Amino acid sequence: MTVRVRFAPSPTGYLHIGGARTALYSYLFAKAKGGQYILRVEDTDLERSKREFEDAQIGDLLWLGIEHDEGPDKGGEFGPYRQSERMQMYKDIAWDFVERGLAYPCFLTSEELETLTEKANEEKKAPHAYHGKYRDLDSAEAKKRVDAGEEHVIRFKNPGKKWTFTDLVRGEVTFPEDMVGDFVIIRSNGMPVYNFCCVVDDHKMGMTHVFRAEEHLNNTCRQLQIYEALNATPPEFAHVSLLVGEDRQKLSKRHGATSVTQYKEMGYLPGAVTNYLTLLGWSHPDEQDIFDVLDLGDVFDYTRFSKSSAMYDIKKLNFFNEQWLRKLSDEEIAKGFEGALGSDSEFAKQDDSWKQKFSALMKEKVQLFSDIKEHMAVFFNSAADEDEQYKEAISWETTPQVKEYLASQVNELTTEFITEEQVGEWMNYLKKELKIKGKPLFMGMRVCLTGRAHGPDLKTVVALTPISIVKERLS
RNA sequence: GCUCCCAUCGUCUAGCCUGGUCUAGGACACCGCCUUUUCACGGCGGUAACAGGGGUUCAAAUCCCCUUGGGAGUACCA
Repeated sequence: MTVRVRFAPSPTGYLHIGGARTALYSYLFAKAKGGQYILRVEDTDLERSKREFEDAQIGDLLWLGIEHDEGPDKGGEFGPYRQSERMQMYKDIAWDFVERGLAYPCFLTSEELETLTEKANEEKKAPHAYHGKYRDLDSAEAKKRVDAGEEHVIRFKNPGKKWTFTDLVRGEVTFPEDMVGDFVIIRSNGMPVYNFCCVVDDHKMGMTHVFRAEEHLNNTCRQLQIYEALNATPPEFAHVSLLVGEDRQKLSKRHGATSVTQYKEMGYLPGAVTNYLTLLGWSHPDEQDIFDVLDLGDVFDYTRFSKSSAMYDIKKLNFFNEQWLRKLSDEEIAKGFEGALGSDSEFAKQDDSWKQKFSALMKEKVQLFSDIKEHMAVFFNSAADEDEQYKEAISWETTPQVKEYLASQVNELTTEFITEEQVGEWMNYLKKELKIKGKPLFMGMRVCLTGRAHGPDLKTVVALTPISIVKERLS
């Protein structure tokens, strides 16, 4: 049987970093087994679902390199892949359940429900204790009320037995009889509910494995019941550990940037993001940490998931991004820098050979492309950065000599840039003729030429700085 | 409250299934040294963990139980 795994986001917002990880695991597993990875859109929440979010999520998934074999945007033999387009099927199945005595219409109003829940709470019973008021209503009577247009939901009749299944990451999990009550499968507005249509679709779409976050673990109890009513064999479940924030709570917006879109916009490399995300809850058998997850092949499997939740740590993500950045060519780095700096930046105005040299020099200095912003002043700002070390160097008695000599040399030049060789010659002159050496020589030249005590390799920096800037610094 | 899940350095984790090779390995972060006559990169080194208590066993991070702690769910959201 060929493996089929799906990722089923609901388009109520941008793709969450945790969702991306589940998608990644699903995709990686499908590919490891030579199976298919399917994208299904769960848009049964009418108020919150938006097509623009669906488009954005698909875009982000593709950006990460997670390409689906079937989905709403490309079809497939198990379509449609948007739940809003499968409504009739859910309704038919729900009413079939009703006819088979597995489900029933329920006429509880929301006010009644509230009172009942309160009552259950007071009596320290499960909140769902009284949800079954209409479970034994005569079916003909129920039908009559439904036909008369009375508002109703359809509830699934909990058969009242223990449920056990073997989770791929957690092992055997058992739920007690009264874990859930008679739960709603069709809302009063006619829309099916997650636990129902998810199962219908996973079954109809031939899913063999389901990867989802641990928060869904308890839902499996309800879902198992639906599978049974469907006479279907449930897929294998893998409930992956949760991603949490610094406070150990489920990762959410208040923890900072949690959508893939944000990372894309901040200039993170998709390979770095997937690399880091994969390692939050899964480990490489060879204890490798920097690798392209898309090249994992059959190395990826579900035996190496960790069961405990993982704290999302942006510092480590940044480290991964840094490692991935280092592997890029100078051209690619240049493109990234330009993206971060903008097309009207000083960087963008330079020619290709300058950009490449600059990129080769600066790529070791950044974790993110956007970090380059902090380094631009060395090249384009004529004003000095007067920190302690700068002040010290500028006060050395030899520094005025250095500056005077450098100024005389630079002012003679009519080129746009100084060459590395010229800087070398000046250095030699200062050393031989003026007998300046050691720190006063090197640091002296640096502060005069670059206006600051720190920076990348002196000759290279100077050769990349517009001569007009250098002249201003020496004036 | 009830149900379910989880528990190794501050963090991500290896090891656990198939007890001994674990004075617990790697990575991030942090600190120090070297390198760089700056900064960074890099190299080397360091601090730092088996939640607690009982068993089982010649032997337990590894198996069992309890306690404690954390998390998730408990919806006509997904």
